Amino acid sequence: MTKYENVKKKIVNSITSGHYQSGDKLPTESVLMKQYGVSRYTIRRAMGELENEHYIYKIQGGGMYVDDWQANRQKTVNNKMIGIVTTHLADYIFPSIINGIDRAISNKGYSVLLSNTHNDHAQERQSLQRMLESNIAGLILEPTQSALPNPNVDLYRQIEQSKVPALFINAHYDDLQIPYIQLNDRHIEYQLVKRLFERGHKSILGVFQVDDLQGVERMRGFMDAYAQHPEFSYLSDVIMYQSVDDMAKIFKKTAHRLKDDSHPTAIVCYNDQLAIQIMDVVRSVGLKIPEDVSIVGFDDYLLSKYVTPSLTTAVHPKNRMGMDAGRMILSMIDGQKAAPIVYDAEIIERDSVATIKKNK
Amino acid sequence: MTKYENVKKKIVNSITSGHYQSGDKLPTESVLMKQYGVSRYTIRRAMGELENEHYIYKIQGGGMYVDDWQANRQKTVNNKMIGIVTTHLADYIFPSIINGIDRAISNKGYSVLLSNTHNDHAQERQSLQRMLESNIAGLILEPTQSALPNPNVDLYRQIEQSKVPALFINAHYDDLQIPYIQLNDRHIEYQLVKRLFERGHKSILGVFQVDDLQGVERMRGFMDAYAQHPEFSYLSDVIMYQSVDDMAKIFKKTAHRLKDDSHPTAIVCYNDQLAIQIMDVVRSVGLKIPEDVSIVGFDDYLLSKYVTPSLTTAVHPKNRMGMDAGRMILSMIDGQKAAPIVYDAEIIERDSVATIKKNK
DNA sequence: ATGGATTTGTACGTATGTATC
DNA sequence: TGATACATACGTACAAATCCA
Repeated sequence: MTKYENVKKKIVNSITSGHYQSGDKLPTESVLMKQYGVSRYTIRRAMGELENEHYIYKIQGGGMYVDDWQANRQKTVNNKMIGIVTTHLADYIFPSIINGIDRAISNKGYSVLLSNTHNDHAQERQSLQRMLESNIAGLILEPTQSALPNPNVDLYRQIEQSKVPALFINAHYDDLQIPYIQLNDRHIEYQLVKRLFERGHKSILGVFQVDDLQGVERMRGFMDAYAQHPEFSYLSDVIMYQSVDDMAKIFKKTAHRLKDDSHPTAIVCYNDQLAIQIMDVVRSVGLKIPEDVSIVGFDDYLLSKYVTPSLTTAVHPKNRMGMDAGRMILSMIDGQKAAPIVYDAEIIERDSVATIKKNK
Repeated sequence: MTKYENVKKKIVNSITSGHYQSGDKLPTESVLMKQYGVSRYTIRRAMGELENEHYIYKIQGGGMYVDDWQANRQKTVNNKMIGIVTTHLADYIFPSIINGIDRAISNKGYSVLLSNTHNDHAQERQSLQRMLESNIAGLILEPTQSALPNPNVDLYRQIEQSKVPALFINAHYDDLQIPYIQLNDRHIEYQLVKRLFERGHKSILGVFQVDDLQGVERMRGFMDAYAQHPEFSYLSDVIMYQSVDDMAKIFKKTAHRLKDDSHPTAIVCYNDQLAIQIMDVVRSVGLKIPEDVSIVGFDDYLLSKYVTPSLTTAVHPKNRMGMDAGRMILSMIDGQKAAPIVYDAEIIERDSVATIKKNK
């Protein structure tokens, strides 16, 4: 420990302990020289560094004063930013989530730094690197193609070990010690499909995006429901796709299934966005919704209430998830531990599901 | 200019000019002393500051070397961020605009730093201050309550004079030398109302939000159309409101107008968001759309196609505006001048407008 | 308002410590 | 191991800004 470091430490202590209050005039250099028994060089070096670190400020001829260090401490360059990395930025359910985050953090003086991955690992890598370079106070992440092996685990590990608090939304990686907020996708989808069984459906087609964990979990829920009806299991049918696939082919495949005489009486879709498109596919092969085919979505997208027929779906608590994420990240910035949150959300029955008559 | 500043400047020059390349070993302190004819103190002071600024790095006993300054220069903290300050963040047309901006800038390595004002001047002040403190490369601004005197002009002036490029979207202040991208609200609204006249409407109610310039301009366009039909001018009627007003009162006022026997045959609304609410008001007094009352909106909101009856409106080129704004701010960062862009957008006729029969 | 005292800023010379080559 | 090169430290001198009688 050098002399100037020693002096510096003692003076920082006097400031942080409150012995010198913000705005107080500090002793002059010559007084400090005597006080610490060192030369002017040593005092000047110590005080110079304290000035750089915004603990004090100096006025030539005037003296040295304690700076507003409590505010300036974190303000090297304003870092009251929460980074958000999502697969999409301004489509579908994401505006509501981001809005929720903003509502939770903006009144505490934080802003949001947004970056989206377009569900692509290369872009996710760029986004994460950019976030790590930016002087952010916290990080809210939605994993990209979360069901596939992630080539960016090295960055996630880096985040995990860094002092920047982070949390996942919508999905999470089990092997990372990062808290998460997400839906109980599996159980919610199970409930959706169970209701279809209760309304007499036996042959149900599932269409799921399987490169993210939500999709995989929802498909599991679909399977779970069938597992309770082993007598119909041979009627279950699933179409799986990935976000990079050409959707036209998926719709073609779906249409082909519907043209069969013994076509499914219901289609369970990965999410509402897909469901709305599938509705067009159903109509394109001359079938009526819900008379011939019932449709179920997931997420309760804004439009789902307005399409005809209005879409039966499960609520994604978008705004609430955003607010919870914002609050959680703030508490983590304050040094608290965060426990995961899992929503068991509500189902909204609308007009896209019909009851199958027994005598049919 | 002090000696150490002088020495510092000359050495920075040798580095930026390429005389010393990144990684090169610099002369020793004693050589520099002779070279510049100054004491060791002066050399050490100069080189110490250059080290802090990441131009060079030192190794005790080893020597001084040129740092990777080209990368580190801009990376004091990563500043590849575009600040966006809008009245709303994730509602209505804003996701599309932000999406457009993101599409334009993300492939150049930029991220978006978002902050919204909730259409409140105090929050606008906070947002602008936060942006000025954050190390951003450019700023995209939507004025808050742009038709009212703005208490934050001081900050806008500061932005105008700073080296950070800025531009306005949706509206602009004439007395600031800041480029803008917006709609020709007045002329577009004029065309909307003109079409109502062409379809036989004579008594048209306008409902406009008048604390932002878009609303004021749209109202002017409404007036312009009536000015061409002086014979009906006594039938024109306008309800004005501000964003802080209690909308329930505005709807009550609107309902009151509709209850009159000689009620207007059409309502022209500030935007689609309002129009969709007004549609409920119309129905609540027992009138049918469009048979009894036609409705016209503005902005072509996502939902406008799906409400029943679907809403006649004018296109707000949201995504295009975002992309243009992104491209413009990037070209300004490159040092180019930017010329304002004004869109003369298209009108979409849907089912919320009826033709008035002549014999009526 | 003015000049002298005080206080910080710049600058030089010297001596010694410590890491590198 | 010795020479080299940066780091720490002290003393001194004068300049420039501020303060106060």
